[in-house]
Amino acid sequence: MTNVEIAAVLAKIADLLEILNENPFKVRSFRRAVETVSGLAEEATELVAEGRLVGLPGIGKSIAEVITELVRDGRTAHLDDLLEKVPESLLEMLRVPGFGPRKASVVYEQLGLTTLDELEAAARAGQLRQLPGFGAKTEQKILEGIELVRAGQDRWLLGEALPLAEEFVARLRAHPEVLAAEMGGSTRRRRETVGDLDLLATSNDPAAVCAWFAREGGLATVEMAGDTKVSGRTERGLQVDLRVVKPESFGALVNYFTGSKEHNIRLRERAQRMELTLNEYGLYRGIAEDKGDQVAGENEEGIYAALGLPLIPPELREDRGEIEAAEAGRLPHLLTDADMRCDLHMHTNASDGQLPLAEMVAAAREYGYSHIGITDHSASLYVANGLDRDRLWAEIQAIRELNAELGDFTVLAGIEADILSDGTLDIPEDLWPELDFVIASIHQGFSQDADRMTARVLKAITSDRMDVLGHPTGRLVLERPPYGLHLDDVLDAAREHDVAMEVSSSPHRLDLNDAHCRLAVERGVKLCINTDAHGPKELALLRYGVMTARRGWVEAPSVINTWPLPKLRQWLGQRRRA
DNA sequence: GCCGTTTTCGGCCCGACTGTTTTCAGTCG
Repeated sequence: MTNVEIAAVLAKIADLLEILNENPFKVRSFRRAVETVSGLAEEATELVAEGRLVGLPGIGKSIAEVITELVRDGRTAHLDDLLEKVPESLLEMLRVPGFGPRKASVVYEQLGLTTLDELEAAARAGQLRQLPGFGAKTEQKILEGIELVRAGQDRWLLGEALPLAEEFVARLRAHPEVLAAEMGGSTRRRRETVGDLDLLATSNDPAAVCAWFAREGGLATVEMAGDTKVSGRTERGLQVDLRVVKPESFGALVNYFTGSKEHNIRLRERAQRMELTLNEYGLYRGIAEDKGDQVAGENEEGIYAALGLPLIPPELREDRGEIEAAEAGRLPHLLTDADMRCDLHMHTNASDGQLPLAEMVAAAREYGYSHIGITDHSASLYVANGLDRDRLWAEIQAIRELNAELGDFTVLAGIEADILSDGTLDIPEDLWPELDFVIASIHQGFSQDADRMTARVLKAITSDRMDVLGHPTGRLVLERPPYGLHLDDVLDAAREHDVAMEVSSSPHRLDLNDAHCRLAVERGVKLCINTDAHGPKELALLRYGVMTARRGWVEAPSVINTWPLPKLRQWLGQRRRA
């Protein structure tokens, strides 16, 4: 059973416990475990085998037993018992905004409703308004909510949401009454998908800013426009919430809305132990009703400082050990965009790219790199017009000629070689010494089982003819799960043979993902962050790979793109001299 | 169910909004 499947079961248990009105702290425990398992880079199967489950954040004896059962039998008695009391189909109702576990419990107990369809029918028939705690308005909101669920637009790619958020923030900052503006939520934490945009601003006249934003802030529809809050949707239906507060609370607001929720809870618990209270308006002396003077709140640094912590970068705020690290002064010095000296994976129209070599190189040069790598597809990828031996040799020579003209900019001659079904690399033997580097990727035979897929990749790595494993897990965000691969084994081999793992920066890929980046670096494996650009516009996407690596606690030295060219050449040369 | 710089038992974050309500439960972030 995969970690994703285990996390789904734990989430299901949490939902069912909530519907059954169980102890809320028990529910919270399961939710915490969902986060922990989702963030695991290692397979839970391995942790179970080695007895390392207990002790992970939020995983005690009971939940460890549930996970062990799942790994061993593919099912758990805990879930089975709950499903005897509540039908599973009831859970789909929880996706309806404003419709939570208590209401689900009521419609099930009193009307016997078990599915979204039945809920919709009952709402249309006016049957819900007679239930306790329900009214005509609730009924109407439920119908609207079901519509949204059916439309299916609840998660957006970071690559779609972030540019929109940046535009909104820029527009806010340009307004004369706005003193400062920032984005919050999972967009600011750079999660790979986001549900909505949170925009935060400060002004001495919040009402004026809200009124202006509702009118001409760029929303297609406005659902609510108050003196401190505006919410609506963009043309494509993405939910946007703006909140505006006075300056003394801005840092607290940004901190609060940046989350994650679990990180916030940890901060508030910490505040409480220090006899302070943290809320979205500030950090105050005293606790609960006795809270007094504001200690901090104008900016985030001040809040963290008052809690005895350095500022924690938003990308790390997931309660994955960042508070402990901050406390111990061991926060990572995260990789930045400015550290990136090159992009080592891009295509020209020799294979399936848009531009000829010289134009693609010119486009990449605009990004201020000192060097880049050109990596067209290898011969076996017919659909992408992969290069056969003669065309590859021609490209290598063209790159050499180009370098002679370029002066202080260098183009490395690479290839994106297919890892064939039997694990051999699709590279003409006599041209391997002529290539500066090799990215090897899987493009076909996705359906092989995990053992075969792993054996295939291990054979490629141990051939010592490749430098980087391209988009290692093959997943597409929101579209396609990763192919089965025992990543632990792959990482071990990669360290031994000094092969880097690619972080493919396309918002559709982000492969490796954040948790895998963290595991790879912890295992001593190097990363290579690339765009895999097929045209000039995609060259701009490198920052998404950097964001993913930052979420994986990655520091610049682990990323070969940050090395000066001589160091990179030396590393690549070791394999070739061996 | 988890967890420990007062704890192996007794705590467990904080506030706003909404709708249904004459004082509050449910939902959300």
